[in-house]
Amino acid sequence: MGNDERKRPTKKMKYGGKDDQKMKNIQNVEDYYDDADEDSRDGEGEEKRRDFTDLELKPDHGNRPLWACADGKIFLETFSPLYKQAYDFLIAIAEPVCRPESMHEYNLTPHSLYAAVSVGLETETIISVLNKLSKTKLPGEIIDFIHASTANYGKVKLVLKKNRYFIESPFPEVLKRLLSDDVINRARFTSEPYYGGDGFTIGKTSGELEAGPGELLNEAELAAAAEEKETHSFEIDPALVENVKQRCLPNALNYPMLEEYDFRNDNVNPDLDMELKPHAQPRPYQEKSLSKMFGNGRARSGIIVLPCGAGKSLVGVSAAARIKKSCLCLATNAVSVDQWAYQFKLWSTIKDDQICRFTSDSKERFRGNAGVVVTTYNMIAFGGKRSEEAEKIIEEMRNREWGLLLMDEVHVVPAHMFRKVISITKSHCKLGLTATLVREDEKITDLNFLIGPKLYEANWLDLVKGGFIANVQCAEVWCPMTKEFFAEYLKKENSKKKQALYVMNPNKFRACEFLIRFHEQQRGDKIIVFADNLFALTEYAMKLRKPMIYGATSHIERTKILEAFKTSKTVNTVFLSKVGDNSIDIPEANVIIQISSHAGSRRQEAQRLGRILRAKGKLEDRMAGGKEEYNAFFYSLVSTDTQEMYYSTKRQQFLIDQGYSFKVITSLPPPDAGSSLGYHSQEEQLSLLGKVLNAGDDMVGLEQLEEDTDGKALKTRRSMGSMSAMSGANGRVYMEYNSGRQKSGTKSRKPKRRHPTLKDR
DNA sequence: CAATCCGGAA
DNA sequence: GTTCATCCGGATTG
Repeated sequence: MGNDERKRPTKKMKYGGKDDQKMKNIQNVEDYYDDADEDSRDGEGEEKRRDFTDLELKPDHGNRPLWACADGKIFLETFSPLYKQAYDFLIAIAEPVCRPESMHEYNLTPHSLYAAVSVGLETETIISVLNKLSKTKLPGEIIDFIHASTANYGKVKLVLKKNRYFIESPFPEVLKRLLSDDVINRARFTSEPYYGGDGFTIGKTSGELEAGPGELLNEAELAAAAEEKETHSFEIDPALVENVKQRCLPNALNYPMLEEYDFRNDNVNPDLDMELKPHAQPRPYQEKSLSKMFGNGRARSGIIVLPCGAGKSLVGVSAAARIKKSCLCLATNAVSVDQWAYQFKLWSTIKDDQICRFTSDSKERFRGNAGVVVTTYNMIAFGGKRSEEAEKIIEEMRNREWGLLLMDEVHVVPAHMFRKVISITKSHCKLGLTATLVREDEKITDLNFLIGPKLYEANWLDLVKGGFIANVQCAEVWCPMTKEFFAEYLKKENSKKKQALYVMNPNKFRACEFLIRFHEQQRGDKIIVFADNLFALTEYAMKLRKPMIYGATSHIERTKILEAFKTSKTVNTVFLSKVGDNSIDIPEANVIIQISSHAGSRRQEAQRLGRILRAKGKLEDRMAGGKEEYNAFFYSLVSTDTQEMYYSTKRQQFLIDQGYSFKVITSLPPPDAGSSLGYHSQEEQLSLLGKVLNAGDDMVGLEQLEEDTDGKALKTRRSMGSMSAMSGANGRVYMEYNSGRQKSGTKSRKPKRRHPTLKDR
């Protein structure tokens, strides 16, 4: 058997299909290895690490579920009886790379091992369990790597006491080594009085609590834990905490700091009276997330990854209810703030006057010493001038020690925003929640030191099998370009104009109309159509006479449309722009049609899929007749032979990695449905083409539009008006862009709202 | 006073 | 580098 043959399984997983993205991942991961193992950089090293001939296959390898390669790659057979245990273990020690149905691929990295150690696993446990599960004897390289990556872990802690930050360790020599680093030395507060010969403050701290995940601690153990141990510490500048943490990471000094909050022994911060209500029964994976966080009786900082619709808020509220100290909950927008406040009241016994919202139009304050504040990232990080009221509240928040900082949608917030938020607020424990821990800019590793390691990540397909989230059929619909559109597409240089052409491809429109009709009429489904491109959004929505929501749609109107979508039998489709990607909650929807999207954004794709993951019906209902049925549908409409094909492959990668497969549909609409759909005649198509080409050109400003008395502009207005009447949404669909407030004669005044197709000059 | 709009920010 | 969506605070209505 030649070399090529032997490495085939690896190559297949690694390079199969989606080359670019995969290569990128590999590149990043191997950057870590470069630190640990310089000579592995060249091609020959790579070949060696992929050569498995020396690995000794165990006699009972059939009963063991995984392969571990010398380069840190691990492959897991999902059909093994040991799958569940192996999955829980691997997710704790390694990064999942790709999780299709029968075989998962994972990577061991310094970060993932850091996460493993911080949830309480020890080096030797990691090695021995890995060895037990492995079909072969573990390669020496892996063992060395695990040793090297974990040797220094857990020796240094970051502790917050009375609004001051301390670096703490039982080993004074470790602190000395840290201080020999410039960054850390500069962060040290030297005003602090010196104690002892080494200049460190010596104090007492309670010992470690030893308890496995999920085990309850009894009184005896608590007493044992109270036994005091000597620690050494020095204080650092709160403003430089983040730099220090980063300096300690595996790719630098390699003494990653653990952040744990011994909340049971915190007598300084006042307790908050809140319990989970009896009906708040966490599901197994929610329980598991929490046990990773509270495994040793303290609260660990980190990130929990659960798909949308899987019940992240119960995890967040449960965490707050266990810590029972003041909690600051951050969300991305005002709607989420309301939802979180509602979730806290829904799942916990917290009193109404202990929970408050802090936004521009709601400045509540809690009574007593402790409470929960729900607000937006923006509100905390806001740099501009604040109202007097807001200033007071912010000042209060700055001075408070928060037991828990709960951060929703942790992936969407820019890293610099986190820095600001984290430096403004002092919290003992930070919990980040997210559905999609990917970012195209790959800055996601920043979260590792800004918040903490990933504590748990659920496998989407497992949740589907458990009936906790919907079973989604994903399909990519290939729409051939019409001759005329394609000819123009080839002519254009400008990628914006190219985009306009492939998004407005009449065949795509027809496929979209067909799908809407099919799902509305044949299955009685509720449909969301996503279009990133506002021109396409308005054109499609108007032509199909469906309500739409985009940025300029007022709050009132959004609520109206969504309410109609939820309750009315006649409104079954709604068009959404990017507004729909995050946090708009539409549990009723179970079909998504994408007509345009942000080039190559895996996160957007996953986020959109997430909109329809809320499980519809119980597992038993879905399994009726012995075979599992799809109860949700995700269509991505793509114009063939255009750039869109390339982007869509890229976009799907995240979902593919989660184990979803995309079916390709090539003949929509079916020929017999053809004539009843829009843009059937060539004449109509050409008129659309004209419109698209026109729209790309310099567009008229609204003022011109208002004063124009001829033709086109006014026609647009009229059609918008009539559209409103037909929307069925019981109200206007489009924001009126001029309600007649414009002062007569003041031509210089800007219009209040513009039609989205009208660009600013 | 509440509802809504606008500018600036990031 | 651009576009879109969002937020806050303050101004402007009725």
